[in-house]
Amino acid sequence: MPKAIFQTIYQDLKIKIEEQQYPFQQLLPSENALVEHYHCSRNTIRRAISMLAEEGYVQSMHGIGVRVIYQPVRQTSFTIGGIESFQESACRNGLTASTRVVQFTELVSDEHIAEKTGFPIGSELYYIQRVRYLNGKALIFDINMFLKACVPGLTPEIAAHSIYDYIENTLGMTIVTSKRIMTVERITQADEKYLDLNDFNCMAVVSGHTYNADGLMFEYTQSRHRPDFFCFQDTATRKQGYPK
Amino acid sequence: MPKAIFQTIYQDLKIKIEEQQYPFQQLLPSENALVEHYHCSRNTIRRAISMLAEEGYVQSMHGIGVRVIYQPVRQTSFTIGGIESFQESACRNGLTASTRVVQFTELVSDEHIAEKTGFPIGSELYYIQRVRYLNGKALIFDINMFLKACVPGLTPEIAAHSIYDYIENTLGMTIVTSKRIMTVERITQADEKYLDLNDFNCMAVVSGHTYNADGLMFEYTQSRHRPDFFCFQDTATRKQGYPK
DNA sequence: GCCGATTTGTCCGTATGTATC
DNA sequence: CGATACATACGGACAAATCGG
Repeated sequence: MPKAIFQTIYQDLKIKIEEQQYPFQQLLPSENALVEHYHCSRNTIRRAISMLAEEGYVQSMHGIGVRVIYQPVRQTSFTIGGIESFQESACRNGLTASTRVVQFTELVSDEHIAEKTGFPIGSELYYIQRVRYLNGKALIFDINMFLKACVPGLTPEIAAHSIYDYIENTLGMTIVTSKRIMTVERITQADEKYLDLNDFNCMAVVSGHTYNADGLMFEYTQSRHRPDFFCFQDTATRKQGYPK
Repeated sequence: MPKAIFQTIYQDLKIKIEEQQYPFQQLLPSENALVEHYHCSRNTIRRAISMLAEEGYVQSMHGIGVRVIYQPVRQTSFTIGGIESFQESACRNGLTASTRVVQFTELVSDEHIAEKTGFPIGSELYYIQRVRYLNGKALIFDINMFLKACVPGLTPEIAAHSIYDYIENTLGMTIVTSKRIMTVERITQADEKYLDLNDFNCMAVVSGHTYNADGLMFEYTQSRHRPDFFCFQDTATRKQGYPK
């Protein structure tokens, strides 16, 4: 699949910023200069730049130029960013990962589950519990619920490998939007049973609702991390249009 | 200040979605229909829609339409979203807020501080510690460092009210980008001293670097929350351009 | 303080491609 | 196949902010 022009430019600029060909605090070449360089329209350049701005790589300044504000981050623990699978995260963090499936059942959503997950009452679901190992230590406890109708043929073997890989590459379904909530919760019996804990009495918990390309919420996930191996990154930009 | 057209349309659509004039799972009117309704170009409509998509309000589907995936969230604890001040957050969460300044000093960045905050060694800084009360309970401990050159004339009185208000409305400086990292850390002596704690032995910690309109990092913040009153929201969209 | 050059911000109209039905 | 709807891209116009002379 040939990539779109704005994607190519975006990734090219991104790499140049990460390699510090455009160093921290410097200005990018002007939009018109980039138009000449990439032989495209100004809108296309602006689209690539706005993507970089959203990720906290650059910041546009009216009448001045576009300043690089990217600085490499030292990764000390398991860092979470955009939508990615456990395998992808582990790889990006330079860790060896493995997974053990401790429960794999089917159930039907009742009132209690519907309240918690957002699945309509009566939905048929896969219910999966998995322990995630990083460099040999049991650090993360994952609870997943999938709409059975959306992820047919799921097996414990697939769950042990990568469900996202199965969804995207075997089923051909596209994952688009994920709404997540980060909280800190008390340790549960399951945490104690399955994880290598220390003396923390709480866990970092990421709960998420995932939507596919049809706009259907097909997954609810709760990911429970040991606190000292958890890090969640975010870049926010101040919205325009707050008229005083 | 007159708002831009795309801002007006964005907010109009946003309100209609929140009021469920465009209900969950329904399609928005087609882009061409919206063009007629708002009397503007398709580009402008698309810009407004893409902003809504970033916030997890809608999801575009090629050849089909734009589906509403917004659902109101029940706010159970102190929820953090985009860039906003403590006052703004408290107001949005429907809580009465107050602040006590427990330390207000000046210091010069040394190697240790520079490593932790990213301020260059030798920078003159304001160092502020504040306790945040929500509905009368001491729940959040904030540590701020500001570049003195960027925020001249800061006083404990201002710190007790709203530093962001001072920065934006008195100094006229614009806050643009904020890079944040969420972790869970052990309780410190300061936490025990100043906060109403329960038996948790850890805190939810949000560390952030804030950039102004000149692309200058002028603030480092560490905000320590009691775990049971903390909630961090995020919406992620799967990036295009992962060619297999 | 003014003017002009540069740079980013907003908006439009149009054309073409691709996916769905 | 055609109609509809979103996706990408171009080129142009004007506004607004900045900076140097």
